[in-house]
Amino acid sequence: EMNSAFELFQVMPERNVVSWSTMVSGYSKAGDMDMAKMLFDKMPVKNLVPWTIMISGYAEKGLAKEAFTLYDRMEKAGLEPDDGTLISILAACAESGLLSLGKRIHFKIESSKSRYRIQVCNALIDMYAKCGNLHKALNVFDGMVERDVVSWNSMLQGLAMHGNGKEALDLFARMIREGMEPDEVTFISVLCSCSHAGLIEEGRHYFSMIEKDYGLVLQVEHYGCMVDLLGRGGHLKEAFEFVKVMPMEPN
RNA sequence: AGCUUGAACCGUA
Repeated sequence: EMNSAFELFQVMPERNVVSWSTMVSGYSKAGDMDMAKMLFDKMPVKNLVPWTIMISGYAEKGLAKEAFTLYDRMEKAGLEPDDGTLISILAACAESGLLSLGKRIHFKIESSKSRYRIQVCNALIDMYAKCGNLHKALNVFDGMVERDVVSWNSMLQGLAMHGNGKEALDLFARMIREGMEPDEVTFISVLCSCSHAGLIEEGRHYFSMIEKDYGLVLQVEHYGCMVDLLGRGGHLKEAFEFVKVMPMEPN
């Protein structure tokens, strides 16, 4: 509803950096980067937030040149990106596969305090994995001194996504060995890995562990993975059984 | 006001 937003923005008695940023963000979300840029250029005071919104917006839409140009300008203006800015840009690069900008952000992180932040490293892992560079993703993962469940999930998903089901399952085993508690998202990657690797019995085994051993809530996604695993493996009857017995509405 | 991980299928030849 950017037309209504714009009308209100124009008539409001005073505007601050938050109201300007809200407009920039709205246009970016609506896919109108030209309007976003126009307001961005016009705003009298800028902090990290509008810079983040613009750069991420360009990156997410695959507008590499515009994203790079603005990022350079931000650095030249002496602004130091915080964790939020780095993560936001990395997530945008991951979404569009903009590896070149992702690498540039990685370079920046290497020489900043943010390199020790788990969330920043997680965003790096996800970016590299989604851009198809599993080696770099593993590099970042292995270099972390501390990891959370998202670190493991991102790495697992990256491996599974690129067909390395066996490696993903090895990583899952290591995750458990190291005492990390898996969550619902973890098992989506685990079941997906079994599916890719054709490991039907293993898949059944992992599925049964979700509730029993980890006390997690089985979700429609887990059932979906099982249907996929069984169906792909030729066990169509059983796949259909899963659809029939799942305790929620099949989607 | 910006903030990391979530399955499959189909569609682009």
